[in-house]
This record gives sequence, C-alpha cells and structure tokens, in this order.
Amino acid sequence: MTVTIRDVARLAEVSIATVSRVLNRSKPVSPELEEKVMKVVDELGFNPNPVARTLIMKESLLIGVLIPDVSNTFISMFVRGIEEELFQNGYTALLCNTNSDTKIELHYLDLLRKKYVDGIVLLTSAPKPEQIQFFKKHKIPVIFSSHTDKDSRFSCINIDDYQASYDAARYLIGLGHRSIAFFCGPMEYYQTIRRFDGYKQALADHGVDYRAEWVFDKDYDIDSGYNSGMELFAREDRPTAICCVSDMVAIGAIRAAEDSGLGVPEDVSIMGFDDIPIAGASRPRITTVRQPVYELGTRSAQMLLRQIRGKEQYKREAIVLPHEIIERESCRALTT
Amino acid sequence: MTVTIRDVARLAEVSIATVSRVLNRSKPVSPELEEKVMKVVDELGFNPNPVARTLIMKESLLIGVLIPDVSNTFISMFVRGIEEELFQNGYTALLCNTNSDTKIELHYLDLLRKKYVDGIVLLTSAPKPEQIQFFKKHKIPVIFSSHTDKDSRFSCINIDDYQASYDAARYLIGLGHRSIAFFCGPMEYYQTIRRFDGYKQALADHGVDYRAEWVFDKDYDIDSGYNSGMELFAREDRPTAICCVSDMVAIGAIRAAEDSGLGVPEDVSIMGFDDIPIAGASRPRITTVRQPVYELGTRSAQMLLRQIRGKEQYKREAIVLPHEIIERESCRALTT
DNA sequence: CATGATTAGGTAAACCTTTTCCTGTTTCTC
DNA sequence: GAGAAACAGGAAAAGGTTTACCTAATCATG
Repeated sequence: MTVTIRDVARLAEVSIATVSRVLNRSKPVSPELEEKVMKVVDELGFNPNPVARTLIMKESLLIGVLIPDVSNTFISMFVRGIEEELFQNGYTALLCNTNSDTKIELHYLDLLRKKYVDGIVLLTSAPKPEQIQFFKKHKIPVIFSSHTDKDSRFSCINIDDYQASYDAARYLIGLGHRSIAFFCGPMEYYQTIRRFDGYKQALADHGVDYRAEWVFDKDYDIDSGYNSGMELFAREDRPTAICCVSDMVAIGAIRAAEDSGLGVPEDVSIMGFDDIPIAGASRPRITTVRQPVYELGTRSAQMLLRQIRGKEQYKREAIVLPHEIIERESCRALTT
Repeated sequence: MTVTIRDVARLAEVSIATVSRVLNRSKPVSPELEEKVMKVVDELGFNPNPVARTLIMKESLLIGVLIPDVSNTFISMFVRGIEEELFQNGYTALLCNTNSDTKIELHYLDLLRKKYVDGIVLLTSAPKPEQIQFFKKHKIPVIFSSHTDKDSRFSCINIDDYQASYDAARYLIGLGHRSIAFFCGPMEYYQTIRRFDGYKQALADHGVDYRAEWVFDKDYDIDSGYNSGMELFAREDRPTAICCVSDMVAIGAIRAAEDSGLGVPEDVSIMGFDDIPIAGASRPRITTVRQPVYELGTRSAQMLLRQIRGKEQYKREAIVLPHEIIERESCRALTT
C-alpha cells in the first residue's frame, strides 16, 4: 500500500542505508547511486514515514501550544503568529486549551512530552510550580509567553505589563483625570497583578488617590466589563475614567456606560488594552494600549526554534516587546 | 532514562507480551500475573510510548483541523468547540491555517496523513477537486464543515447558508426595505455563493429589485465592510439596508456609515451574520443571523469520532444545524 | 483413557526509519 | 610498491510497541 524505504531500495538496487543517506545527506553517496535513488524516489513518490522517524530520532516536528482559550481574539491572533512561523519551518502546532486550569495544563504537558513534541509555547495565567517542576525534570524546550519569570532558567517573551498599565494610567492622568477606576482580571493572574501594580504606581507617582472600591477583578471578557460597569455606574460617586485590562472589557464597559445613560468619552473616558482589530472600528473607537500580539506569536516560535536547534549551547532569552498607546476616541481630556 | 515496556517485563518477571496484554486487555492474563505487572507499572510510572504505538497501530489520537485562519473570531470559536470535544475523548488537535489556499491545504493534508492523524475536520472556502481526490484515495475519516457536498460520499455539517441569507434578506424586506445591498465575501467561496443566491431569491420572491451595483464582494473582515461601505455611501443612490456576510463586515459597514455621516439604523439598516460575542455589545447592537458555531465545532468532532470508531459500518452523515435571526438594534422598520 | 479443544504465556516478527559498525576498495604517502 | 588512511556502501541493530504464531498445559468429551 504505502511505499516504504524498502521499496525504494529494492527498485534502485541499493541498500536501505544508501537511500536514507541520499535523502538525509547524512553521509556522502556516489553521484551514480544518488541519481538512481532519486529517480526511484520520484517515481514512487516516496516520503519517509515521520512517525518512524520520530521514534528513532526523538523529534517530531510538533510543537505544543498551551493557551487558556483560542476563542479569545487576543489569543487566537497570538496563535496565528506562532502557527505562521512554525509552518515556514516545517513544524505543526498541537493546540491545547487549558482554561488556565492547572490540572488540564499538567495533563497536556505530559501528553505532549509523550508525543515527543520538540518544544512547547506556554501561555498561562501565572507561572505555576508544577510547570517549573515539569520543565526542570524533562528538558523540553519551552517559551513562557505570559510572564517574565526573572530568576527562572527558561526563556520568555512578553510585553512589560507593569509599564504598559502604568503608561495607560499616566496617559489618563495626563488628560487631567484624577479619579480612575481599574477593571481587571482575576488577581491570581500574573498579568493582572503586574498591571494592577503599574496602575497603582502611576496613581501614586502623580498624587492621585487610589480607591479600592474602584477596582473590579472579574475576567477579561465583554460580560465582565459590562457587569463591572453597571455596578460602578449605578453609584453616586463615579470616576471620570477607567483603565481596562482588555479591549473586550472596555467594550463591555462602554456598553454599560451607554446603558446607564453615560456618554463615552463625554462622561467617562474608557481605556482598553491589547488593540484587537475591533478596537479601531467600534464606536467610539477605543483608545488602547497596543500589544504586538502577532509578533509576540512569531517571535515566540522563532525563539523556540532557535532553542530546539541550538540544543546545548542555547542561552536563555528574555525578550520584552514594546507596547504603545494608541489614541483614539474613547478617552478625552478633562477641561475643568 | 525513560522506562519502557521491557523494563516492566523484566521487573515483573514476565514477557513484554504479557505486559502489553495487561495494559491493553487484548488477551486474558491470569490474575496473579496481572497484579504483578500492574504493581511494577505503578512503581515505575510506566506509560506506553505513543509514537511506537502509532507506528504499529496506525492510529495517533491526533486530529487535523484545517481552517482558513484562527484569528477570525468565528473560526476560533469553532475550533474551540472541536478541541473541547476532542479533549474529552483523549484526542488532540493539530492546527493548520490555510488561508483557504489550495496549495497549503494540500500540503497540510499530506502532512497530516503522514502523521497518521485519525481524522480531519476541514473548513474550507469551497470543496476542491484535489481535496475530494485526496479523501477518495486515502481513506481518512473526514468531516467537511464548510459546505453540504450533497452528492458526495463524505460527511458534512453546517448551517443552511442559502436559507439563512434568504431569511436575513426577507427579514429586511419584512421591515419595509425595498433597496437592499449585499456585502459578501469572494465569489470563489462556496458560502458566499450560497448566501448570495439566498439573498437574490429572497428579493425575487418578494418583488424587490436586484441591483448588481449594490453587491460588494470583498472579504469577511472589518476592513472589507468598511471599504465597501465607504464606496457605497459616497454614491447618490443609496440602499436603505445592507445584508452583510459576517458581523465583522457589518461592523466595518457601520463604521463607514458613521464616517459618512449616516446613522445606523436611522439612515441605513445593517444586518450581520454569525453572532459573535461582539455583535451583542457593539453600538448599535447588531441584528444578525446566529450560527451555532461552538456547537458546529463540538458536533463536527463528535461525528468524526463516530466515524473513526465505526470504521467500516459508519454511514455518511449530513447535518444541518439551525440558524436564527437575532433582532437587535442595527435594523429598523421603514415607516414610509 | 485417549483425543481434540481451549487456554496462558512466551518468542519473535512487524511497523519504518536512522545509524553504528564493518568490509572491501581506492587513494595517498614515504 | 607497501602500508596506512580515506571512503563508499551494506548488514544489522535500535527505537518501543503490538500481535501472529507457537508451545505446553489444562480441560472436556466420547
């Protein structure tokens, strides 16, 4: 049925070793034999069985991609970046949605290892001891894409969440805002914490009061933004601006503002985060902190590939990609 | 380093065949030996190497997922549905972005086959002869999720694009609109054609004029909707409503309307398609045709799994999931 | 009690490669 | 021209499993 190296060897009247050598250029073969082999290879349309290859070489051309949830636009753009780069290099992505559940993450990690994936890109809510443990034990190349694990031995890539959030808050302060709420994600998330810290520091550095009752830690999606917004806008004492942890949250918050009879940015300025495509097309266009998410993906893959190819002499890399404030329409200057 | 079946056999003082039998229950083994084997398995934490297993059994617990582009929200939700179902059943998804490029599709198809994937979910812009050829040649279980290939032998799942588009147009007609534009995708896409046909038929059935200059075939994204909108709204002769081929196109079109000084739905009614989360949160909330996309994903996976397990006696299935018009704010009744 | 059927468990082939090790020939060097 | 070195190419092992095939023992049946 399927044509094997054996068939090629037989028809080309050489040993299977020679066929393998021709195909992999692993050892010189005389021009005559090489030609003979290649002719038969072409005729039969022979392709080495990658599974057999994996078994012996312990490399699968497979990369595990662990993410909380592809259906999140930000993440799916990230994945797209990874996949693009992998495809260019002959690798394929094994997609694993974890919901940031440690149990599932570990389950997948183990599965990936057994499938001999050549490397793993890990996007997780927080660095977890079990994961660190796993990668210390099994020397599988890995890129952490969620957090800068400063004292860790593993490579990582991300933006400076702290600074980005700091910049967002400072931007609002620069616009004259002195009462700024923060719609963030769950506090167990590393990113949430970093961004929260940046926000608080920006307030502190500029003499703006921090108010705990203006911090809402729900999730990164539209509904969370909406619910936080409805809750906040129902109060007498409202801030003039809101820093959101994602564009989706911002969209929900804007929606809530409208449903509460408030205009954006006239009555409240709302700041997003991520800069997903919708941010530039929604009404109002969302002022946001842009993350180079696609590039985050491609670069992750590049780093991982470097690590896989470099093997022993590969040195840990920690890359921080620049963020950028994109001024649009959802935030206005306060003219008091 | 890694513990193999050989190690287990040696420590349990049985043959490797017996170990395999205990683990796979492929042949009865006496209780004493079974216990002995299981004890060693637990002690060593032995896990059969799935690659070796794949090589011999020609099954990998891997499913290829071919899609145009994950970063499209609709698609990423679909993928999520698939992955969820696969995970429940111990399978993992191999993600392949094709950009609907036949070359890349074929490349991936061949790659997946060589990796012994147990099945493939195929989301493509149109059924292509090369694909049909491929699946006729290699008997790999497959679910076509893009089109109802009526006379084909392959299973498929989707909504009724024709009817859905028909219903959308009719809905607008029911609202009193008599001049309805159509913002669709490339005409090589099967879905585009189906929906275009539905739109035209609805017009015809209700005595509404069809105007070729009101059909814009660009793409499924925001920019396409925006560009089509800007082009259309610049004209003197404008329709009172637009049927869009996706919510993203609708968002772009709404944006264009605003940038052209037109209100939605006061001046133009704009209808979406898909009902992605953003549709219910944007301004105005988008009236749209809901596709049960997540379910499309889970059901695809279920069908595929059935096919994989059923093997020979599996019968082709063609499932059509219901669509639904979700009335929101972007379309208004015309009171003449 | 003898014969045939059933059963547990072992041996080794098979899956399809890559690569080590070996052999026989050619080339180089003094 | 002899010995060493270099080289091409083949045989076979290795990678880790499953399973076909075989053997020996147990069981049932007439």
